[in-house]
Amino acid sequence: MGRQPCCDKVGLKKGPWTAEEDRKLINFIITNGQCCWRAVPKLAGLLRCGKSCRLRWTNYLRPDVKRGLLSEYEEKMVIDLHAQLGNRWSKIASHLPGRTDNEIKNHWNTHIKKKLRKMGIDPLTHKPLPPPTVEQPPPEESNKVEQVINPAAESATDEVNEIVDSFKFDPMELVNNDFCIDEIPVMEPHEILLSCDDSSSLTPSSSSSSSSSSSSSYSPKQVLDELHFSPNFDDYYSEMMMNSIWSDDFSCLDLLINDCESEGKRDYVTSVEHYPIMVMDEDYSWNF
DNA sequence: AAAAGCAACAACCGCCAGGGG
DNA sequence: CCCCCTGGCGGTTGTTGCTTT
Repeated sequence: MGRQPCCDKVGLKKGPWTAEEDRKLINFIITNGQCCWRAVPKLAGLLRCGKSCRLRWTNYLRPDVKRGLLSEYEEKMVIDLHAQLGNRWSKIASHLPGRTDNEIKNHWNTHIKKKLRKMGIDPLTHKPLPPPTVEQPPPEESNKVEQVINPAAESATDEVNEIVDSFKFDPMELVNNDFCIDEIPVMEPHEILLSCDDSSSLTPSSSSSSSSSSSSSYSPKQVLDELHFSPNFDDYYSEMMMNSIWSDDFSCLDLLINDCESEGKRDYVTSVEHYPIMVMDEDYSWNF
């Protein structure tokens, strides 16, 4: 007896998502929030499996998802976290705000793995790779390789160990900068985004999150100021536009912002006050 | 210029854990 | 306690674009 499919797959579309499908999914989640994923495709008018919708949203469409290559610093973090956690990509991703498990997993498989191997480090164990031998031992013997006494191999191992140590991410580096991965809260969208209501107060989500914040309530403007967003918000926004799905299809944004369906010519405003502030309230429903 | 090979990454698949009935 | 449903996770595949021959 086979397992029941997650949904009725008859007539369901597979493969890359189109801009139109993205728009439908975004619109649905913006208006209804994240609810039962199984129901989402039906309600949003998509011929997709709920699972596929969830994946598309969490890995690609979510507004807080960070696009682009991992920075050197993020890469270091991934390597160190992988050494501690193994292939628990979601756990690793939770330490890297804006990065998804899928993205990290892909990056690991395509970039980091190779990099480590090149450096003579086993990406699985984070230990030095055994020196290449002319004859590969049979599989059942391979576990004993490290026990073989070979002076040349030992010195090579020492050398590699040094490389491993130098490459190893040292959390103390962060501590010295008042920053440590253990202190990174797993950010939820409602913790990142701002309330539309200027009168509402935002309290820092945790005492460890910012030592510079002495006041206990903020207006969105203050928060932006503190984050240094406001002076360059246009730049920030356009960068976001360049790095996100919006750059591929401005019509999506247009639909979301202006709800216009007509004009042949698009007139994109660039000033921040023309953009609606996106907010997510406690129950994760988006509002403009 | 075309074909083959390779790299990157989006998306799919199957399994598992947790919660509710 | 068991069963079912759902969401989440990790491994794998498929597609696309770029580079090399």
